[in-house]
Amino acid sequence: MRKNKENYFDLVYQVVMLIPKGRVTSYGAIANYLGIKSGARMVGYAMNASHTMPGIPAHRVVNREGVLTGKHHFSSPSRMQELLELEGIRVEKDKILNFEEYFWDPIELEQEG
DNA sequence: AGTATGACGTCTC
DNA sequence: AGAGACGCCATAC
Repeated sequence: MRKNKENYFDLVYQVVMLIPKGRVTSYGAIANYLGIKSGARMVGYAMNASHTMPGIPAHRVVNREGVLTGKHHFSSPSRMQELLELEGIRVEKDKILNFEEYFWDPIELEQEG
């Protein structure tokens, strides 16, 4: 609320909040959807600031490998994994099993897939 | 005001 | 095919 920086962060929030329950996506997918292929870093960084907005399921966002890279940024290092498991997603060693199966891409919104 | 770094991903050697 | 460097934009010091 300090600034209306809806340049990037808010954009990411909009997409992340649209992630269906029981599904996950990657930073690159969001970045790609926003039009910035190389901005995956910013997507992850935006999540860091996600605490500025409520309802941001950052636990549904993982890297392209399906690894919970940002789990350490949660209230607890295992918090992220637990949240995913609560949605039916199995995680092992901070890595999502059947990642491609749970993988969700914002582009599907336009593809109406 | 400038430098360094970050929850990533792709290109290049 | 494996390893290293770069790019993206913003925050922090």
